[in-house]
Amino acid sequence: MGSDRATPVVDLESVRAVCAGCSIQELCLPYGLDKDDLEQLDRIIERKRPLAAGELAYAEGDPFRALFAVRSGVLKTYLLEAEGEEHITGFHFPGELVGLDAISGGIHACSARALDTTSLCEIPFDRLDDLAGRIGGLRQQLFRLMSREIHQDDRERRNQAQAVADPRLAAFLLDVSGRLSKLGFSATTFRLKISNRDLANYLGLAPETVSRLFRRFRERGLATVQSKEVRIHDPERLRALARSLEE
Amino acid sequence: MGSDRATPVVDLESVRAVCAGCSIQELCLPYGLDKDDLEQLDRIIERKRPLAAGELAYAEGDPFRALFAVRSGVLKTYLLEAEGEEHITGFHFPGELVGLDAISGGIHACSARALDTTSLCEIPFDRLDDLAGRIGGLRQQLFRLMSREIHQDDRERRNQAQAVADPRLAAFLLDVSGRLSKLGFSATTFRLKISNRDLANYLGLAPETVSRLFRRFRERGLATVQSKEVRIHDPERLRALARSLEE
DNA sequence: CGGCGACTTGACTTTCTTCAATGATCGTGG
DNA sequence: CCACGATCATTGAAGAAAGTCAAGTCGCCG
Repeated sequence: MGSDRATPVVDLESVRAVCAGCSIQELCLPYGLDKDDLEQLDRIIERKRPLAAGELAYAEGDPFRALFAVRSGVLKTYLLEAEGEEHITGFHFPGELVGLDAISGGIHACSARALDTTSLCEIPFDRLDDLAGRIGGLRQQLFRLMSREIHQDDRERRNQAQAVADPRLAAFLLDVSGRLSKLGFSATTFRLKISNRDLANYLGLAPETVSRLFRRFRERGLATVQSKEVRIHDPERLRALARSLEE
Repeated sequence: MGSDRATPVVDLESVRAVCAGCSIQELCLPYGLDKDDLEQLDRIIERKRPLAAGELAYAEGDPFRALFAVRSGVLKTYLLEAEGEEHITGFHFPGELVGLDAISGGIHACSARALDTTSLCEIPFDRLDDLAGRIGGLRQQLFRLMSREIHQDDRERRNQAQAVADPRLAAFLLDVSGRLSKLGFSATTFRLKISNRDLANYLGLAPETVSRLFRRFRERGLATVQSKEVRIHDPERLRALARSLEE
């Protein structure tokens, strides 16, 4: 697994990519901006070459200079424990902003690594802040995105606080399903490039437990998860399970 | 336990309270503002009569109009489950902003209840947003506070993901200790107006387990917790325990 | 094709939960 | 001010659940 940083090499093709043509602009920073404002935002955004699976977007401790928007792919963010263990704090899909946790401290509070080929938009924060002062719509969207992050963290905490493991995994699958369907993907069949180990880490379970849970889900006809391919067969019962309303 | 909402009655005495004279302004929104800007912020802030223990600051589903800064006391925020159960998402001490999770949805995503006599500053969000457009320092501090919230949520998730219970409780005590000492209180002896049940709820444990953990902490000379009075005797070993470095 | 890592499966141990009963605390109303 | 009721905290015993350890299987990349 490569530990090398994303190099600032610019892909000439993608330089011309603009928010206006981006399929996820409605879920991202540009939401609600008119043409002029969008152009101003566009000008400060740097689009790098895609990261390969395993590459770092940034590392814990790096000076904070920019936020990153996921354009395609998946990212995991994680804290490093005393013994060098990772502790995964989240998985991030297109339209999501990462690096928000670094604003307050001035250095990145976690590391971000691509789990798949992943394209990012880099948004220098000082310039974004400046724009946010002048463009009310942008400022408000930034507030909304940060607020959404806080709200989702709270909801995820609720799931994690469940003592029993089934609802946690069920809630996770539904969460991902919902996020992906907002992007236009199928809510019932998708590819999840997250290893069993990473998933277990994120959910606070042993990898063996996650494996056993997937088997139970399959036996009960709730969902099939085989080699990263997820098929949700019974969203309703899965939802019930996520709320601990089912045995 | 009163379920009534905080009435908008204004305490004449506290109307004249201003950020400039507030002991926690360095931890709150005013941080870094000069006199003029501070005055502008001051003018939009409404200081209500203190909430009694058990009173609601706002309820899940209420339309979002304002953020609240805790000036004194403690607040708990919680989500309501399907069966009417609370799920506590956080405890909030002076200098902390609550309601941030409501910006994105336009309605409060959780409820906030006072656990003790609690004074709040109410900050109408549309006016705050307006000011944030004109005062760079205010905007940046708001970004910082939201960022800190996101970062702390991530760190709390790390604790919760611990399968074993001791480190979770140890981490919680240290977290509170740190937050209170920043306010000028003792880091080793403090009053924690949080019920055993609420604490267990927050940590995702059974109340009985929390009780047993406190007994073990006492037997091992780590900390004493009796009727809301917390005494941390051995911060170092508690820290080691929080990182699972101690048996 | 070989080897390495990730996933699966089983047996056993540890830990927390649950259930139940007792004891302490707090607020209230007499 | 005290007595009562209710809620909350503590403790014990039994059961359920996930963790750990270990071995075997699968799949992927070199």
